[in-house]
Amino acid sequence: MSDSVGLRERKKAATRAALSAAANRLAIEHGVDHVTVEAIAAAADVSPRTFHNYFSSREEAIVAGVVDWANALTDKLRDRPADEPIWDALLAVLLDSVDDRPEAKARWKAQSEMIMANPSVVASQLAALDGMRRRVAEVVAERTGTDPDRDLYPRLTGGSAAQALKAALDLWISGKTDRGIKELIVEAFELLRAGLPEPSQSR
Amino acid sequence: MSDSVGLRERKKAATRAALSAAANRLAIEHGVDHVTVEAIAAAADVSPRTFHNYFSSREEAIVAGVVDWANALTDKLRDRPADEPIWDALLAVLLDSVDDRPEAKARWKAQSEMIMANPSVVASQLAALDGMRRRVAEVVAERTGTDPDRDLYPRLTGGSAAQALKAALDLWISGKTDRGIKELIVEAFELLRAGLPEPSQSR
DNA sequence: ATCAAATCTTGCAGAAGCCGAAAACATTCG
DNA sequence: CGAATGTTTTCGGCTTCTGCAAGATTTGAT
Repeated sequence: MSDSVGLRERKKAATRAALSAAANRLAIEHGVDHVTVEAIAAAADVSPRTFHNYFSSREEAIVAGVVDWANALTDKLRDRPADEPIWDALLAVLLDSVDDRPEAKARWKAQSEMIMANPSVVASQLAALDGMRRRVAEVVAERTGTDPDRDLYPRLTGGSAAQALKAALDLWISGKTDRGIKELIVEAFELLRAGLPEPSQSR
Repeated sequence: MSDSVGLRERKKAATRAALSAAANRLAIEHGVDHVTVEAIAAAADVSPRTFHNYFSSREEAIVAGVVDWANALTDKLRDRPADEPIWDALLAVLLDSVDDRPEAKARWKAQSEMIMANPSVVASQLAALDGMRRRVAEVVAERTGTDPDRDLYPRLTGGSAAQALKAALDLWISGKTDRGIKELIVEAFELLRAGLPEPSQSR
């Protein structure tokens, strides 16, 4: 049936989604500094106090979409065949998760500009990326038989993959390249897997 | 003479240092949530309003020491001989900058626990690390003849080096290993330079 | 040494964030 | 239905952060 998860849970999820969507949209439209919790709550039709039952800060609500995206990504990573080489699995999941259409690029760009304009939102976005790093490290540890608490390998693999994604996205969004996002991610992964060799300075 | 940099500048630097030291110390002693701007300002003998002339948030003051440390690190990187391979320069600077004595470890540990207990301070610390990443990327670009705005290479190298430092420090502080911090950093760099090969699962 | 300009500190006032407690409301399940 | 449980709201209070203007300090020129 449709209510395998009960009305209550569905309403909570809906409220949370409405709040984060409103926060993100209003921040992009008017700038982070001109959006109050009161306005976000009003847009989602709840009281300001309810906003703080879901998110402990404005920043958290604004980047909630990114967090959800990253969580979905690690879930997909868990679904990959266990015998697939870890880097292949990581690359496949990333390529599958990014949207390379021009509209998506425009959305990312608008969101990115909004985020960059406010240091505390930048910090929250980095926290979201670090959450992804940690979750990826856990999956990497599971799949490679390493220990996320005692080995450097899963930590570094998660961290490097996160940095690869960030580097590729930042460059793509900046408009300083003609290459597509998927192409950039592939290149970033190739660089990592090659051990980031120093380019020969032909000067 | 001693006043090659004017009384005014020296006083400002002293006030800034006193504020960040007080913020850090009080946060470790009483927990971030129990330290008010008022208390920090009182400990540094200035008014609360003056605190906000130096730092735009409590978190910023608490992690200011880390930011300064990271800035010193990139300055040292610039001082390395230009023909030294970039990874050698990075490793040398990191090993030179970390303090591996037991007292230092205890300090790092106390500070780390304080930071972890508060999400917004965690976010600020990650922002500091990202600042280091960006600065390292700039130096890497200078030294390798690449473009920090158009090439993935410096972005990834800076990001990976930052993650290597973070992974090594986190593991060291966690107490889950007997190895020293310098040893861990060396190992992290070796893993990166080898392209993070998947460990063979001998299970 | 004195004065004027530049800079820094401070107090004040106000907008907004954040959180605890308790009342009001909604849903679940017996 | 009705009790138990979970969610939203109202309210009060404290803290953060910022703009502004007045007062204090430093600087550099005369």
